[in-house]
Amino acid sequence: MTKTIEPVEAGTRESLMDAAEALFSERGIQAASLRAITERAGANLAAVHYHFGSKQGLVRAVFARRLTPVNEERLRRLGRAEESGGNLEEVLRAFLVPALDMARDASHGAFGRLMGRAFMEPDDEIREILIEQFSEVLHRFTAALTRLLPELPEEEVLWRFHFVAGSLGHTVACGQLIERFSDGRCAMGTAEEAAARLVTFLAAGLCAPAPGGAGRPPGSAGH
Amino acid sequence: MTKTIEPVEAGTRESLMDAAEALFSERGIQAASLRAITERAGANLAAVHYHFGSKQGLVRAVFARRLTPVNEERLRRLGRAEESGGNLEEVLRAFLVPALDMARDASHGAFGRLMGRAFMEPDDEIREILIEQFSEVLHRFTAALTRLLPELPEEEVLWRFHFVAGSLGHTVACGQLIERFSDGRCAMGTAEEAAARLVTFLAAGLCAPAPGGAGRPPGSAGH
DNA sequence: GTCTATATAGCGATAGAC
DNA sequence: GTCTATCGCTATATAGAC
Repeated sequence: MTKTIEPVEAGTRESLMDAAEALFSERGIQAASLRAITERAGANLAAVHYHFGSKQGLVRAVFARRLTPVNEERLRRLGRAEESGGNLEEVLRAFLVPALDMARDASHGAFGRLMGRAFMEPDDEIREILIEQFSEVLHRFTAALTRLLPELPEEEVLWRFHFVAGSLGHTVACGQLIERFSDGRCAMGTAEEAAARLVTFLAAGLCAPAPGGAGRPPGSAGH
Repeated sequence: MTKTIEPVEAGTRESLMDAAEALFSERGIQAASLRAITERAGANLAAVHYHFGSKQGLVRAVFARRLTPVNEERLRRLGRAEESGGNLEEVLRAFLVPALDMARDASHGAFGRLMGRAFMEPDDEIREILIEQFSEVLHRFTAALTRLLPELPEEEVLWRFHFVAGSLGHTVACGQLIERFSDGRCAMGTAEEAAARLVTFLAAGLCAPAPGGAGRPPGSAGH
């Protein structure tokens, strides 16, 4: 008769990743114990080792689950922007919006903070995960920026993309910090609002003439 | 007859802070055990509790030792810049250079990474230390920027200062990351080189017209 | 696939001799 | 001010019943 369709059963595996993501972002990866994670997930302590082999395996799974779709979306948007002769703002938006979207999303908000912090993590394994996940995105976007900013030395483009990533990471990871420092006058708002602020700021920075070199009129790169 | 001058005896207290700073930046604060710290310092495990009361006390001392002079130097430079009618670049440099100097310094390099990561630390106590250490600097610099960028809403100035801090933090904390991602084409260079890149990029971003509002010619703010 | 029970190890902190 | 020894706790990981 009716096939046995599980009624959106979360599954221990997913529950463990959800709980780990939340606790990693709240306490830091190292400080989040498997006991706390399995307790929040309503699972048994041993389940982590059954499903992921070790805590490291769980960490890797938590990062991959979110980073893979975000970076795929970035590349998709970049491709679309390039097809339609996109300008600097569009390329920036292709990089920023998928990350800001995820950081805003209620269920993914935790991972937003986690991702922002991940770049600073001392753990070698995590660094390798990030390099693996980001290498194509980095390559494709720096290539696009180099094409849009032909007057800049490539080294300068790489540095500026580094600054772009820093501003994004700080925004995604420290949303509460600016609220605290500004006495509540500043709040994250929607992903689009945050993206608009970032794009304006970062596009102007990217268009600036090279520090030591000959001047170059800003805004000549397609907007 | 020569007076007994101790030959630059480091002292257990200083050695402990040096070792803690190095290990905090290598492994993260939580992951650096007191046993590893005291071993590297050539001191006894119990010495931490004698000199600092607890691991938290040691953490607080490590941050205060570096942050207090850096932030004092920032305020000193800002004061000098304002006396001489300093422009946006000078104010930015007053904020950036003391931190970049410390991050470059061989013996303080470890703390550079540590400070960059500190903003992302989940630990509430560390957040309180930072807020305490940075509140005056933040207040004075945002006031200076608001004066230099009168066309921008104050909220926008705060956001952009947030982006400035993000770029600086990412640069200070992830110097090796850009070397790795750029296949060695980019390196930190001197503090002045890094400051020149950052100032060019950030000044242009700060001068951009407000995202939603009416345009405003960049560069009208004193340079 | 999930459980209990446990092995093994490391942690921060403290007491008390010197 | 520095040491040894140890307490009390938590961590990750695993073995084996169900």
